[in-house]
Amino acid sequence: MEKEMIKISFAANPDYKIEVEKGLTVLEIVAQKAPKLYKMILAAKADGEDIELSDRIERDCIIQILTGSDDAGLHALRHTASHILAHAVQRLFPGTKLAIGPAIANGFYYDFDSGHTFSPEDLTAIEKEMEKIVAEDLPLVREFLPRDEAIKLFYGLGEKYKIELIEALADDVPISIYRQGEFVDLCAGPHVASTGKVKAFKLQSLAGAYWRGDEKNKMLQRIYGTAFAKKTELDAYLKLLEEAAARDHRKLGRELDLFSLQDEGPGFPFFHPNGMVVRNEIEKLWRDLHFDFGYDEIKTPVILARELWIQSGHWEHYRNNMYFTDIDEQLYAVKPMNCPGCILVYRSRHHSYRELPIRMCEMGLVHRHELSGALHGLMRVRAFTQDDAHIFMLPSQIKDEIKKVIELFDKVYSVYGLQYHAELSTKPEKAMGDDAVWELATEALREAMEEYGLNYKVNPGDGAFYGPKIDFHLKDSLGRTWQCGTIQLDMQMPEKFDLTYVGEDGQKHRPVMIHRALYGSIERFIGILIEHYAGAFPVWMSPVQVKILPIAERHVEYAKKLQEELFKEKVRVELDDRNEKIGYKIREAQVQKTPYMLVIGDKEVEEGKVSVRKRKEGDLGAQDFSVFAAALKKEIVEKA
RNA sequence: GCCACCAUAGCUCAGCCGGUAGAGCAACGCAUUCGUAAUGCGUGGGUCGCAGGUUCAAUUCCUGUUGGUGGCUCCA
Repeated sequence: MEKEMIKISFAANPDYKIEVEKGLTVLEIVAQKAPKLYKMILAAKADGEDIELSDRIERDCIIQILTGSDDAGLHALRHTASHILAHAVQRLFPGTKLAIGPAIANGFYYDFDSGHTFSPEDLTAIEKEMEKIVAEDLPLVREFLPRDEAIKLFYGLGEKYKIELIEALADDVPISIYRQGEFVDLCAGPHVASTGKVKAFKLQSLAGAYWRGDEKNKMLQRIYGTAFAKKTELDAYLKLLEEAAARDHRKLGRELDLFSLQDEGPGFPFFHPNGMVVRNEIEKLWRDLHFDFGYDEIKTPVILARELWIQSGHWEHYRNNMYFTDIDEQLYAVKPMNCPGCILVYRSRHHSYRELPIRMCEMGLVHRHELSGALHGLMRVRAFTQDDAHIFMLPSQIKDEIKKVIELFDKVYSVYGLQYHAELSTKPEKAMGDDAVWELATEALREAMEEYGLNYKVNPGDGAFYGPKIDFHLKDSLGRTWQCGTIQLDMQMPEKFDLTYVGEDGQKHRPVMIHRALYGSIERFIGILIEHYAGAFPVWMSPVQVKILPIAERHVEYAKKLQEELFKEKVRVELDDRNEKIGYKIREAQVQKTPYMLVIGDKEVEEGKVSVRKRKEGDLGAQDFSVFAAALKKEIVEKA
C-alpha cells in the first residue's frame, strides 16, 4: 500500500505531517481515523451547512486526530468555550485584541493582547461573565466572507492578529467567521450550536505565550481552561489532576528523601542515600543489559579543551549552552555532550573492519546552561548523566544495528512497564552537512523502525544539528511527555574528526556513527520512574526493601537475628526497634512505601516465623522465615 | 531568557486595614512495652528568601534581586 505524508498546520506545530494512504481525500482520512467526527460532519451537511467550501475546516478536523481527541463533540464544545472566554474578556476589558484560541488535548486556551494585565482574580470575574454568556444561550452563526471583506471586517474591529492570519491564507479561500451575539471571530470551526451548550467549564491558569510561538514576537497573555459535557466529568477531571499532583516527583522526592534541589545549585540536583539506591539499581540493570548486547564501557573527562569543541562543531552550534573555565590561561569547556570524548577514544588507535561494530557506552556527566525558566525538578536540570553510547560501524550494518538498539530500549522500558512513543526528527534549519547525506541517514532510521515494527510520528526539522534522530517519549503524572531515549545517526562527526577503519582492501574508510541514550538522562528517568510508580518502587529498586517491626522490646533480639540473615542475602533491611506502638511503625513504613514489613511478636518468636505485610496487599499472615526469604530473593532477581 | 504568580519553623500552612509571629506534623525528653495506617504529656526551634526605600515603627507597603511554580521558547 502506497503512503504519502501530508502536511497540516496547527498552532502548536505549523509543520506537522502525518502519514496516510496515497490518494485519499482529507474527508476520507477523517472517516478512517476519526469516525465520530466524520459522523458529525455528515450530520452538519444534512443540516444544510456548507462544509466543502474550505479546506481549512478539514485541516481543523485532522488537528483533532492529532491532538488525540477523536471526540468531536468534546472538541467542538471546548472550542466554543474558548470563544465564550474571548467574548467575556472583550466585554470586561474592551480593546483586548484576539490572537488564537484552539481546543487542546485537555481543554482550551485563548491568547490575548491586552493593555490590561490579567490577574488570578480576573479569572474569577471572567468565569462569571462566561456564565452569563452561557445563560444568554447565543447561537453560533457561521458566515463565509470573501477575503477582502473579511480583512475589512477585522480591520474595523482593530483585530490586527486576525488580519495577519487571513493574510497567511491562500487568496482564493473564502474566509470562515463565527458570530455569537456581538462577538465575532475568525474561525474554521466546528462549534456547538449555541453558547448554552457549554455547561461545565473552568478557567485554570494564566501564562505568557509568544505570538505564533516565536520568541522574537510579542508575548501575549494566554488563559487556559477546560470544559466538559457534564459537571460530573469536569469534577472527575479536576480530581484526577489533584491525584496526579500527589505523584509529583518533586513532592515524593522530598517525602521519600530521594533527592533535593538547593538554592546554592539551581538545576544541579543532590542525590540523597535513598535516591542513590534507586540510581545504582537502574545503572546496574543498564550495565547488565549492555554487557549482554555487546557494549564496552568507557569514561571520558568532564572538562576538555576548546579546540575539541571547535572541531566538533559545538563551539559554533551549542556555545550558548556551555560552561567554560580557564586552565593555565587556556580556555576549556565543561562537556555538554559525550560524543567528542568517545571519538577521541576511538581515534586513539587504528581499527579494522573486523572489529566493527564497536559499541562504546558511557555514563557521562554533562552540563548544559539551560534557561532558568525551563528548569523543572529532575526532569529538566543543568547537570545530568547521560547513559550514552556511540556505535561505530560499516554502512552496511546501520539498519541491523539500529534495530538492535531499538530492541535493547524496548527490553529495558518493559522491565519498568513504561509506555512510550517514538518520534522521528528530520533535518533542522541550523544543520551541518548536505541534504543527500541527511536523506540517507533519515531513511536508515525510518527503515529500521518499520522493520522492527515500531510505530512513530514525524517531527520535521526537529533533528540535532549533526543528524536525524529517533526520540522515545515517556509520560509524567500529568501526562506531559518527556524525551528520554534517543537514537541519533551522526554522519558529520566521523567526517569532522577524520575517523577511519581499515577495510578488507587495506584502505582507510569512513565508519558510520550512532549516538544513542536509553534512559536519556538518569535524572529525568528517575523523575519519570518516581511518578510512574507513585513512589512505590518495585522491590528490586526500593531504597528499603524490608522493614522489621518488633512489637515490644523483648522481640528485638529475634528481629536482629532476622536482620542479620537478610543482610547476608544483600537485602536492604531496616529494623524499627523504637519504643512505639506497632500501628505507628506500620503507618510510617507504609508512608515510606516500604514493600515488605515483618511484624514480630510473641507468636512469631515462639513459632520461629514472621508475619508478612505487603504495602499494597496488607497482612499476609505468618509464614516460615526461610519461605519468605526465598520468595523475596526470587522477586528481587526477577525484577518482578 | 520572556509572561504571570509565589516565598513565614525541617514539612504543610494561618497571620484583616503596618505595632518585631502562631497551628498541625516532624525533631528532642519523660512516661507507656503495646498485634497490622498516628499513645499521652512536655521541650526546643523562625534576624518572616536577600538588599535597599517609605515610616516613629515593615513579615505586612514600594523597588531591586535570588530561588521556586505554571506556561512560552529551548531541550535529555
